[in-house]
Parts: sequence; structure tokens; C-alpha cells
Amino acid sequence: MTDVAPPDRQTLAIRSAERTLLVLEVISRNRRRTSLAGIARDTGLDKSAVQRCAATLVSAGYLRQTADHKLELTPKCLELGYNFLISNALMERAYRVLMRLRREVGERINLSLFAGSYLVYAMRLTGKGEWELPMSLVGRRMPTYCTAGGRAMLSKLSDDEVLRVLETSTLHRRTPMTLTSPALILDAVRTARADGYAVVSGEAVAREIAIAAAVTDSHGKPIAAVHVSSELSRWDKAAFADHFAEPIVSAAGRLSFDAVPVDHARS
Amino acid sequence: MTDVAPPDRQTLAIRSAERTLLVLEVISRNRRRTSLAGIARDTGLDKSAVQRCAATLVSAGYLRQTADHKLELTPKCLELGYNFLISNALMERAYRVLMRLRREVGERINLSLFAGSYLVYAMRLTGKGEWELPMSLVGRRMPTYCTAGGRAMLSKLSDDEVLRVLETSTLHRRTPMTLTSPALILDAVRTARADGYAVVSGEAVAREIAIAAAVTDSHGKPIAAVHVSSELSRWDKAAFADHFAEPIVSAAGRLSFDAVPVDHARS
DNA sequence: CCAGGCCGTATCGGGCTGCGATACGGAACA
DNA sequence: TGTTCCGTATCGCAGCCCGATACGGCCTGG
Repeated sequence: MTDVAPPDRQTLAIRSAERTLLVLEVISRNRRRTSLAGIARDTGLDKSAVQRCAATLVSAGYLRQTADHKLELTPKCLELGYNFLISNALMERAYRVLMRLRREVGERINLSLFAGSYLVYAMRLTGKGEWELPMSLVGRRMPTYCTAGGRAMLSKLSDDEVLRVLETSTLHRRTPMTLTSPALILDAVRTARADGYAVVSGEAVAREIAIAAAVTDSHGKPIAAVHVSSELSRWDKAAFADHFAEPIVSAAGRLSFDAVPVDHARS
Repeated sequence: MTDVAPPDRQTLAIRSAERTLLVLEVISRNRRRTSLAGIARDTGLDKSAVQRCAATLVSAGYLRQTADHKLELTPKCLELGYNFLISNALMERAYRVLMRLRREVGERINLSLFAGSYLVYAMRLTGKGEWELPMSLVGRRMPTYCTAGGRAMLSKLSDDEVLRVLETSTLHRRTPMTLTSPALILDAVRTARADGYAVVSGEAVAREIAIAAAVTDSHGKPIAAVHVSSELSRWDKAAFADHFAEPIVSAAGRLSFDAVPVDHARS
């Protein structure tokens, strides 16, 4: 009986470390403080395994246990995001470009980063006269399929790639307006591809309209999106696009990395 | 020869997971993109070990490798910080309290969290008429021993505890004004303890003056600090304290958690 | 042009370390 | 007071990680 299971360990990844990161992620997603046994249920891991993983994360400083033996994240978790932001080349240039865009349009500006089936907020500038939110949204996850930023980024992929992203997404009807059919979403992406920007109204958040343009890397692949959002009551869709498309597309272009020449010429 | 080394594995922590988190931390701190061999040097780990750890972090989504085989953080790193912020009870109440304080004083407001020998920025509200920084400082680490926030938090500990924190800190002379002697720092902490707030001028950053008050948990232990900073040229030290001490102390008090009764009475 | 060094990648057998079962004490609840 | 669930600690086995090694590609310099 030595031939029982195909080992198929293709990856170099370390099992116990993977499980430890999984535990961290589950705790991170659970808004409420989590008990040890609860994590065992959520992850499908053994109780002993969770115990060891949690002890590792506590000793590394990412978790602490409260007085009632629950587990919660520590401020150290903030550092990782900060270090990402300051070490990222895109963020460096985004500073000036977004400030200028903010002066031009006077509305709330967002920059979010492409991560496949979802995107992550990375920067936010409040609109003129708008209350500043101390609780910034940096790090918040939004789906790709139903947001202006997501549509704009998808428009820089081929149809095949778009469909592959949609396959890995759960197409949830977030509002009555949300498109949940891959074919219809692909149509919207094609429109965005032709226009150079994407406008989405009321699909991700009810009564909100948003416009976005994609930032691309040196291969033309999407890495981020610049977007402006406002209330649907304040703008007609066409007027909204007329007003914001040009500055946003221009800013996204300035943020994009120049394409590398396709030939292999040397200097 | 079976009695060679005392195993002394006191902790439950998993070795390989600890090393994987160490690799992530080293990459996170290195502002520049890091090569695999470089990490091996920085961590003191075997090349193979780093290879496996990095592969684990890549497959978990926290790292990606660039075209030139360097390693860098991914946007996923932002999510951890976001989840910390929105799941933290202190942040929830800080929203309103800091907004009110901002209206009262009109200056830049910060909230940072206690983490022993250092503190972590968690919230920032820009001052009136001040340029908003798109690159927020949330997640940035500052030392405890030479900052107003740090001194205010230390003032809520006993002298012994203060000295223990200072022992684990590297007391670096950041400016010509920085106090680097534990005895002198302890004196400053005692002053802060008597006043209920801490004023530090030019010790962490040259030509900057800052004032802070500590936020405490239900046991009276420091968990955070509210601080306001400005340029040393604009304020005299006494005038600065006169002007900001009361509103900051008041805001920190509203943020603090009520003390639990010391007896064990049941309802 | 080639030799040398450095780096990233893949493989492999041995031994140690993580795995999971088990047990115990305390808290919450009925 | 009995029951149940949870957090914690322990232990022997074997599966998995460890670290050495080898290979190929890329620069650098002679």
C-alpha cells in the first residue's frame, strides 16, 4: 500500500506557513473578534494546527489575544500596507498627478490597484468642500466586474482575458442595476475599450455614478485605475462623461508607464 | 553524544512559518526591490529556505516577482491594515472625536497606536488650509522615546515599565535636541505624567513642535495618543501648550475606555 | 570571445519538526 | 450540579521541511 496517494506536491510552498497565512487572513476578514475554535471551523484546519499557527502569529506580532482569549489584529498590520505604498513606483508618481487632477476637477479622486477579480483602493483625495474622512478607505477591496475602475482595467485586456477574470468572480447583484451576465459585462467593457474610459452608474453602490480610466504598465496591461465618483442625482450620465472623461484619461495616461519597444534592438 | 544541545523549544510557534513571516518583514522594510540572495543575507537564512518562504508568500498573494526576478509587495498587503482599522473598537469612536477636535483647533491632528518601543500612525486629519497628502502616513512607525505621542503614552506607565521600554529601544540622536539618556527621558515622562500631556520640541524632527495626550484602556494602560504638531517657528513652547493642551487632553479622555471596577462583584 | 562569479531554479535523501489525537481545567449554561 | 464547549498542554509517529548540491543563464571583466 505504498502507492496510495499521488503526492503531486508541485509547489515549493511550505505547508505550515501557508496555513499560518490562511489563519491570518481569516482573522483579518472576520470583522468581529474571533475565537480559536471558530477559526478552526472557518479554515477547516485542526484545532491543534490553529493553535500553533495563532501562536506563531502572536509571537511575530501580527496578532494579540484579548483578555477573553479572542484573537485580534495588531497595529503592526498597518505597517505592511505603508511599506507597500512607499516602495511602489506607481505611488511615487501618483502623488503629483493626482494632486493636479484634483485641482482641475475639484471632485473626489480615487486610485485603485488591479488584483484580478477585485481591486484595492490605494489613494483618495477628498472633493472640494467635502468632509474629510479620517477612516480612509485605503486597503478596501471592491469587485472588478461592477465598478468603473474595474471596467476600465478590464478594457485593457483581451476579451478572452476578460472572460477568464469574470469566471473567477462571483457576479453578485449588488443593486437592481448590477450587470451579472458575463456577456453584458463584456459589452460594457468593449464600450469602455472604444471610449478609453468607463462609466458605471448605480451598479456597485445605488445612486452613485463613477467614471474611470486605466493605468497601464510598460506592456499595456492594466495595473490601476483613476476614478471619480459622485451622486447620481447630481449628474446626467452624458454630462458626467463630458465633464470628467478628458482630465481623467489624461491623468491615467501620465501615470502609465511608457511602452517598451517590441524589437530587441540594443544600443 | 545525544546530550549535545538543550532543545529548549518553549514556544508553540512553528519554525518555518516564523521564518516566512521574517522574510516578509525584511522585504517590507527594504524600500528597494529585493533580490532573493539579498534576503538570504539580511535574514541569515539559507538560500533554499528563503526560496521556499518566498514561494509561499507568492502563492499566498503577498509577494510578486518582477520581470527581473526581484520580489516586491502586492496590493494585498494593504488589506491587512484596512481590516485592522475597521475591526478596531478604538477607530470606531475615534472618527467622531477627532473630527470634533479638528473643528476646535483647526490644526493637523494625528492618532497613533502604542506598540512598545515604537508607535504606529493610524489616523490623520489635515489642518485648515493645509495641502492634503494623498500619500497618507497611516502605518508609519515612529520611536516612542523621542516623540510627543510616545512620551504621553509612557507617562501612563510606571517608572519601572518606562525604563524597561527604554531598554528595548535604540536611543538614537535624531536631532541635536534629542534626549538619549534614559534618566533625562524619564524626567520628561514624569513631567508629562504631572501635566497630563507631553510637549516635545525638535527631538524627533528638527524645527517641529508637538503636543500629545494619551488614550488608555480600561486598565489605565496606554493604547494610543492624540497629537498635534506644528512648526517650531510659529509657536512658543508655552503658548503652544496653553493653546492645545485642554482640547487634546479632553479628546484623549473621551477616547479612553472607562476603568473597570477593581473588585470582582457580579451583577 | 571566453572564463569566472553570482544568481535563480530544481532536485533529493535524511532527520527533525510539525501533525493530530488526547487529556485536563475552567467557564458558561441549564 | 451536570453538561458542554473552549483554551491549553503533552506526546509519539511519520510526513515534511531542511540544507546541500547541481545546473543554466546573466552579467563582468580580462
